[in-house]
Amino acid sequence: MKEVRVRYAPSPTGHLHIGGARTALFNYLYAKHYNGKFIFRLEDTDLERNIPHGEASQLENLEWLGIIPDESPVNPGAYGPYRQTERLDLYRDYAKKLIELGYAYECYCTPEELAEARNQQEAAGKFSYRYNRKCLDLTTEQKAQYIAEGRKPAIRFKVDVDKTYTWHDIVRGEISVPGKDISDWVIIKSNGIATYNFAVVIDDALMKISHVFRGEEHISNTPKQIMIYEALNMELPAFGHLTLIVNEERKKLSKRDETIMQFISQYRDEGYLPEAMFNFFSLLGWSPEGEEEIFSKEEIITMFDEHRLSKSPSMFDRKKLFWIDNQYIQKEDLITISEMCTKYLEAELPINSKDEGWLTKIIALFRPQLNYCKEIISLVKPFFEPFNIKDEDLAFINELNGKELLIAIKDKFEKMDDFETEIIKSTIKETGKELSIKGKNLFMPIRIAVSNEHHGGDLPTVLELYGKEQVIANIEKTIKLL
RNA sequence: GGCCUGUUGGUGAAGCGGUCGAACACACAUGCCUUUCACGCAUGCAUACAUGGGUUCAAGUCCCAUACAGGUCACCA
Repeated sequence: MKEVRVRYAPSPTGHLHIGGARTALFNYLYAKHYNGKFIFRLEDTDLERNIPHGEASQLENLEWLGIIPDESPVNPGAYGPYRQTERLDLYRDYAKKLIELGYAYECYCTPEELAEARNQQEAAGKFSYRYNRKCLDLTTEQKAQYIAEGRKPAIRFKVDVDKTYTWHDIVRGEISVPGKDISDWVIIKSNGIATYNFAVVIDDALMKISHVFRGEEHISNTPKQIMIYEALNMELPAFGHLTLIVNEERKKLSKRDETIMQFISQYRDEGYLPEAMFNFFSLLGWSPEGEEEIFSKEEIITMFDEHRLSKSPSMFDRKKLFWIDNQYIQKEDLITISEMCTKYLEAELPINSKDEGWLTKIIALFRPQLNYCKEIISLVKPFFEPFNIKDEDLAFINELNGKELLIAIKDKFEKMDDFETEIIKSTIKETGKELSIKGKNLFMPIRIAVSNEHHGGDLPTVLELYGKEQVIANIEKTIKLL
């Protein structure tokens, strides 16, 4: 069997976003499943839209996710260069060849003329524009005349209107588009730079790309690309068009959408684990056989089957991401999680007043409920807030007849030397027994009095973390207000 | 508007003509556990195959139409 070579080819116009990451991921999975190569190529022919560090940023975020290219601009293989702007001459050579073969022709129309033609067609009630082929049969004299006027030609591909372009899409089955629906399109712009649809084909062919998985928006580009392969007598890759990702309102994910975080770097900043993201993305438009949903990267690679790629749009389900990331946070070793969480805490809270043991304990306490590491901040924050109990909570404590309990427990706490979880626990137990209070009635008043919160983790541990002094002070304040 | 797609419960998603009286997961609810919080476990949940026609002994599964949603129609990628 032919070597599997797939690629992810972003344009460096922004950072890696969700859609790109997912496309890259499926290409990567396919490559690794079939022991092939995953290639990273830069499509940077639109000079104006390129942003500085776009390439590095794409690569970095990809690698963070665990998607490591076998060949890339910074780690070239035998098929370089891997940036389109470094391959410009190549495209020109092939374009020239297409002209010689009669598949393409020079077009001297100016943008103004084209706009004019388009307006006319629109005025005539046509929605889709077709180039009028004004330059199709230019004589050498006419060309010379245009050049004398200072015009620079673009090169257009001459579409065979009698042909139908058909391919078997790996995810969608057979798709065909008649040539008559496609206008003669530009392959080389008048500035001498190849257009995307032309450059991809040359690159994919020369880089021996065997399979192309990309977004659904490329379906309509595919016939154009097929024309080039056929004209140049190059071997066609197999195509597979992935579904779009939609947001929780079922709308296509546009880069401006603010309902969900768009960029991988944002997830990284919020402390999601890369393995969890990898797992989550693999489930966006694909499903494994069987009933499990949590898998390691290696397991996903082994199980990956392109025939199980979905045809209908996949929704970015934030809650599911929470759940998956939470699962990975439990699996990851505590030290790693501690380090990540500590980083967030240091940035937001005055935790240097606490020792390392305190930190480890509090992180271990909250780990089971963490959806992503940055969440630790809101969980730990109450420990640093000044005492501030709400009236309704005071009323609630009264309702539970908590005053007597608080007085008793404060007294016991004061007498304790070693303010430690196990002892605190037995003290609470003992007090409960003496006053015959149990369950919620026993724990809630203490919790609210000390932390002013209804939630927060195992109470004895929480109390230890507050420390004896603070606990007693807060209970005292509460009693006074009751 | 042309062309190209898609449409299964609140959400993701299985399902490739009979085993579908439709899995599984998330969410939600209830119960158990821990005298609290959370985790975990168990159970339940929803009157889900867009609509209408075919084809067939048999259709979520094939065909056609309609509706809705999306993609695309550039000297952007």
